[in-house]
Amino acid sequence: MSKKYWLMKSEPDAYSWDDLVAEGEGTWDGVRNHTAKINLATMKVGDEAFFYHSNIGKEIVGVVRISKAGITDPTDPTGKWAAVKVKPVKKLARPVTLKEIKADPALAQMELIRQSRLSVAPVAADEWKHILALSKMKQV
DNA sequence: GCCAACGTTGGC
DNA sequence: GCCAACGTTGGC
Repeated sequence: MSKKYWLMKSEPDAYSWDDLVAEGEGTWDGVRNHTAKINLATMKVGDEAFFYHSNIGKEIVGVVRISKAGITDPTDPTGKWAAVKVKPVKKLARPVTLKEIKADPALAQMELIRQSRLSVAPVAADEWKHILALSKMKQV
């Protein structure tokens, strides 16, 4: 199966890109939403995801790689919720903001836009490439 | 099983 | 700080 792309949200107050880099590897846990859980459970080792800062910044700051998939959320006593482990791959040359994504017709169908409250969302391959390209361009 | 009330998340 | 969107809960 080919590699899939995702977008994972975190409030930088709680867990930021810099926190993940400092740790080297982080467990993506605490998700208590069924749609997000299904997405987490679908992830495979080697899949890549954008790290998005919600609330503060509202921008994609970096790329992470799934280093361990299909684990049970260690913070969940019932064992029903899913989690994955991620490792930082690279920080974007510059963050791509929500504002830019919304302003770009090629990204208007992103799950991030369509369902803004979903904390773990799929990203289409062409959307992924488009955002990486944006991050290499000067902000307009 | 339906639906209104309520709580939470996240953008503005 | 406010409000919209959406998920969950609880009464019937």
